[in-house]
This record gives sequence, C-alpha cells and structure tokens, in this order.
Amino acid sequence: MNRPITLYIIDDHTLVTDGIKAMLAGNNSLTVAACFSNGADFFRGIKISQPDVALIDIQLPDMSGIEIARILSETYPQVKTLILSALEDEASVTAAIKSGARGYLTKDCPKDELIKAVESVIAGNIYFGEGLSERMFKGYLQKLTRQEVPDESKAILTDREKEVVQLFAEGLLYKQIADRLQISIKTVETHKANIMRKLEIKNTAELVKYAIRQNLTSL
Amino acid sequence: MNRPITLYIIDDHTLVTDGIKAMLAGNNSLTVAACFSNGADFFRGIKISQPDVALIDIQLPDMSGIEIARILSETYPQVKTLILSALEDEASVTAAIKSGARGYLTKDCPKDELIKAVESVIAGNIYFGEGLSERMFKGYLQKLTRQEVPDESKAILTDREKEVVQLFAEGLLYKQIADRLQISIKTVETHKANIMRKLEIKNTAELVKYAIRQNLTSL
DNA sequence: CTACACATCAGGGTTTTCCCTGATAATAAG
DNA sequence: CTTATTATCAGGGAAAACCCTGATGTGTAG
Repeated sequence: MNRPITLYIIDDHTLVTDGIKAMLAGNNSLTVAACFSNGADFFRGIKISQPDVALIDIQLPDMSGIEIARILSETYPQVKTLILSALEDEASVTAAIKSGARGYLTKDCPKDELIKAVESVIAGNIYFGEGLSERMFKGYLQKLTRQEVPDESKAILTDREKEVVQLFAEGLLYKQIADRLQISIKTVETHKANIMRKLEIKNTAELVKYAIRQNLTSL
Repeated sequence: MNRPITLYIIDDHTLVTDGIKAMLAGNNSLTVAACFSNGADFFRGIKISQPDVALIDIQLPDMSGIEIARILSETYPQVKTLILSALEDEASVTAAIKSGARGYLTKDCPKDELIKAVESVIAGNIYFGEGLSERMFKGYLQKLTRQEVPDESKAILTDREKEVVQLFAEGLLYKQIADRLQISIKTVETHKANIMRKLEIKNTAELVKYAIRQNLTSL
C-alpha cells in the first residue's frame, strides 16, 4: 500500500478540524497530519514538515486563507492547497485560484466530496464543488488569461486610500476626513471615487463591509 | 443503560454536521437523531419528533438561530437549545440567553466541550464555554435584573425597522427601500431616524455594523 | 374610553454626497 | 525622457440624505 496522503488543516473552528479528523479516522489513505488555528502557527509548522495537501479556511483570525495560499504556492509549490469557505461567491472562488489554490470547497459540501477533492488535487487536477466547476471555472479561465479579475485579497488600494476607507468605515463625513488627514474635501472625494472604482462597489455599506473584512475597522 | 440523549443539529454546513456526527459515532450516550440545514426544515422535523437537545447554528440561510431558539422555547420548552456560533461577541451571547437558549458554544470549542455542554443542559444547567461563563454571565445577569443598560441584543427595533436596517445595510437608497417596501420615501426617512435614535448611533457605517452583528446582512 | 406604540405620510429647508471635467506636482519605472 | 502612479485640488450642478415640525389611522393594553 502507498504511503497515506498527509493533510494539514488550517481552521480556527475546532469543531470543523475535529470533525474532519473524525471523518477520516477510518480512512487509511488519508491522514490529518496536523491542524492549525491561524496562519502564523501554520507557517511555523510547515517549516518543519510539509504535507501533501493543505486545507485552508478562508476566514482566519490573523490573515486570509487566500493570502496563505498565495504565499504557500510561492514558497512550497509542491504543497497542494484547498480553500475551505462558508461562502460560495464568485469573487472568493476566483481569488482562490489566483492565489494558487488547487480547489475550493464550501463547508456545506458532502463529506465524500472532501475526500474526492483531496484525491483530485493530488492527481494534479483542479477541483471545484459540483456545479461550480462548469458554471464558474470556464468563465474564470477566460478572465484569468486576460488579467482582468479584481482580486480583493490582493487589495489594490494604496496606503492613503486604506486610510480613507478606514475613516469612512468609522462613519466620518467627508469634511471630518479632510480635517483629520489635513487635505481638502475634494481630495477625499477623489479618493473615495477611486476606491469605489477599484473595488467595484457602489455604496458605502459595501465599503464598510470591505473595511471590516480587511480589518481596517472593528465590528 | 439509559436511553441515549437525542440531538438535532441545525447547521447549513455539512462539514460541521457530519463532523459532529462522526465525533459522536462512538459515543452511545449521545446520538444525532437528525440534521437540518435551515429553520423551515427543522420546524417541519420537530413536529414529527422532538429531540432532547437542539444544537443550532446562529447563521442560517433562512432565519437566525436566535429566532429559532426563541420560537422553540415557546413551542417546545422541553427541548433544550444550544446556540452554535463562529463568533463570541457579548451581544450574541446575551441575545442567545434571552431567546431561551440554554448554552452558547463557539465553533472553535474543543470537541469534549460539546459533549460536556449537552450533558450540562440536559442536567438542567445553563452552559457557556469556559471563561465565558464567569466573564460575561454575571454581568449579563446584572443587566437583566436592572433593565437599565441599553441592550443591543434586546433589539428594541420593530420588525418593520429591522427590515429597513437590513435594506440600508445592503446599500439601498431611500428611494429603492421605499419601492421595495411599497411605502414613501418620507416613511423610510422616519424609520431611519427612529432607528438611529433608538440605537444611539450617528451614521450609516454604524448602522451597517449593527446589521452585521444582528445577522441582518452578511459580510 | 384612553393612552400608547406603530406605521404611515407631507412640506420645506439645509447639508452632504455624488458626478463630471478638468488640473498640478512628486515620484517611480521603463 | 517619457510614462504611470499617486496624491493633491477646483468648479459647478444634480441627487441624495438629513432635519424639523407636524399629521393620520390602526391597533392594543389598561
């Protein structure tokens, strides 16, 4: 028999990691080598030994799973990464692939799919849950080759723009932001417009949510 | 040996439900009788047969776990409810207890804690994860008995106002909200003003954050 | 019956935001 | 040296949001 496939899980929800471990307990072709609850711990761990596959939750306390996948694909390209997410929005999926991940699983996938996904990426394939593969992947590939996918995880915003986002997310008015940053209202307007264009969002509510996701403001 | 404790799980993440099922597979004092991925299915199921404990995720596609707990405590008070959440903010915890839930577990709790929690609520206790019990519960009790703290979880908002909050948090304009709710812009203005006064907030950013905390909109 | 909360709406004015078309300077990259 | 990016700013008008005062009908609890 072959050496079992080793798996690292990066997820801060013990119930999820324990659950996966329990599910794979009887499976001797797949073993959970280690679990990490945040990015920092994971990177410490991977220096010591590398798994075949890393199953990474997208939402982590210290950094985004996408960011981890990106770094991982550069530093340990032989480690296949699978992104695990509660959501299934196109932006996250495309961001996941752009980051170098080999697959995208939602937490509401059937348990068999997890095993299938792991075996699939080990075999060198890219795996997406069910209908997702066809529905999104083709369209995505077209976009990818043309470099026109806006990738939130990469945060194309400049430092100044991030400051502005943060202050908007704190609820400040244009005038107040202008005073705080010692610039004119017009400049704040320009920044806001640029931010909205870059993030492809249309209202302040989305801006606030973006700021929260990026840890620019607290909930 | 006693009849095993029966458990219903309400969570739309199959990985979580399957995980818990797998974890409890070898435990014969506790069995997962059924899993539901949304509130509607759950209420259909509970009409047929009632479990001892319902483990309810706070974020569900059709309604809040808090709302389910509230209804459940009124219609089937003998069913003990445990709220399962990814977050651990005070507002959610207090909301959980006010809704009639007997305990609050975060998804990053150790697996033993789940069993402990279930056994604890069956024994008639109220269970909170670790430090949470002392850190929050006492303060909460004080608030409850004195009714003098503006308690966000109490959500003094009317149903109509919650609808308005939700739509604002989705980024809709006054006009769009008016159209959606089939009322005039002036009425939307009134609702917004009342909401802001009640919540003691001064800007839309805070409103969005409130909506997110209350699960009225997604991040 | 009488409050009280709730949801509805109006007029009218002020403030803020949004949108458009511009411009300038500094700095970095090619 | 040219080009791109970033950060800065202006004018002017349209749209939206905000603020204040006030009103009506419908329930519901005492």
